[in-house]
Amino acid sequence: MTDLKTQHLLTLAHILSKGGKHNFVNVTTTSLGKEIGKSQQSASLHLKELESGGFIERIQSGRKQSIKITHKGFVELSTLHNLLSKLISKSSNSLTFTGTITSGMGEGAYYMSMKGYTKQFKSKLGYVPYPGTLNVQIKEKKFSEAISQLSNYEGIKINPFSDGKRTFGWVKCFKSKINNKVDCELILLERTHHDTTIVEFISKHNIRKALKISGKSNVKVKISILDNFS
Amino acid sequence: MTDLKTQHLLTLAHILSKGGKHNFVNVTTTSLGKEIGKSQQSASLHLKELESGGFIERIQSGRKQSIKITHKGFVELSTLHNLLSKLISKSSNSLTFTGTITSGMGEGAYYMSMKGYTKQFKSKLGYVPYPGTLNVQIKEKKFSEAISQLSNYEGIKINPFSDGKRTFGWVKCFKSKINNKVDCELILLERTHHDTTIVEFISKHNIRKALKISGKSNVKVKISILDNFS
DNA sequence: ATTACTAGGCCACGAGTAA
DNA sequence: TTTACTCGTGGCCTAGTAA
Repeated sequence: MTDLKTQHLLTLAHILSKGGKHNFVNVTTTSLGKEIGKSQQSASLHLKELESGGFIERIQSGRKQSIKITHKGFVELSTLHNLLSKLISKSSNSLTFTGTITSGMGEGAYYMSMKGYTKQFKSKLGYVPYPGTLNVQIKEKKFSEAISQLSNYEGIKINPFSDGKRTFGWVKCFKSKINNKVDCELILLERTHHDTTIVEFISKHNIRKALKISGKSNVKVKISILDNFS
Repeated sequence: MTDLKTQHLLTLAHILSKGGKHNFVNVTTTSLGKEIGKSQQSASLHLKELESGGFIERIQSGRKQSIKITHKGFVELSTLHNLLSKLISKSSNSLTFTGTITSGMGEGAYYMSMKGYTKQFKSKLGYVPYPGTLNVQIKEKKFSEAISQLSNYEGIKINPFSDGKRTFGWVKCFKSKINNKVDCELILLERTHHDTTIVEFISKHNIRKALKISGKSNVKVKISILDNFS
């Protein structure tokens, strides 16, 4: 038996969507072609090859035809579906990298202590952060590149607010763990989400103290990322 | 932005299986080619096109490269997964057809009263069938063709047995409803699963009486089919 | 070892058209 | 109207090869 060609995949899926799992459905090659974004001729060929491959069954009477997916054809779609299910559910939802703690104060440190933010931290993270942020410098390009893609994910969103004079941008928080020991949140600021060679963390505790380190130590960070398709 | 070409689908899925959702992973075009069943050159081209389409991100240092799926690339796979999920879960699991009740006794009628079968009917269907079977003749080819594919599904399996002299084949039962009114089971017999222009039903009740019909009446039958991938 | 260029074969596709 | 043939173009693929 021949294998299902990938170009026939959409066609087969479309027949299923027409209800052709157990019953014969009427499909014209013209309409099918339009629906799969191909020509009538291609649709005709697809059906012919799907039939000879044993993925569909056809009944032709005159110039009309009825089509039904075979068990084999359905199993083929199911197999692909199961493959994707496993890949998507089992793919790690964390990003791990190494970096060095930098001594300089983070840009966000001052802002993160503002009441407009701390109120939200308390309700959304469950704590008011220890004053000041921990900065970690990323040396390897592959890590900073990976982090720059974090902005595509929602994380825990802290909303912008205004103090009457100016507005302060949103903050996205990503649950993290440093050295497998200290819980904290990586923060992405609306203002400065361009440079990702330095990342900033907030925590309930003084992270340096909790880690029992000082100066420019290397740390390993694991970030949890949840998909909530923005 | 360009669309994901279907021939790149497997390649993208494979990168995800390597763990490239959030972290950069090392992949050589040679190994990737082997794994997707294509040449090294094709793998190289796939990566190039996936990159220019914005589905993956690459970091090349010298002759080595690291790859990561972008958010866009992951969404693409998720979208396909969701499409298949909907199709598979929402596709009707029933087969509906029309036919005519035939007066002749079914082939299976005698056998279905044997204790080796009735014991199993009692435990697996919850009842001992009314003696005799109802035969329905299928006139339209598309219906008989559809029914012939039923044998690919498991249904409720009644095991073969022996009375010491000979063995009696398995029977597959499919939960059915006639005229939207009477519950019964379509039976497929191991001996005679070739001719599908006449199908046979068993029921707890006398189906003719329950339907209040006699002679050669037309009936509408709905068969429920469960997938339990044999 | 690696990536990726070029050349050429093959196949998928669509236009035209027959039945 | 329908399906599906033939044929020409374009694109996917592999072999060979450069870097």
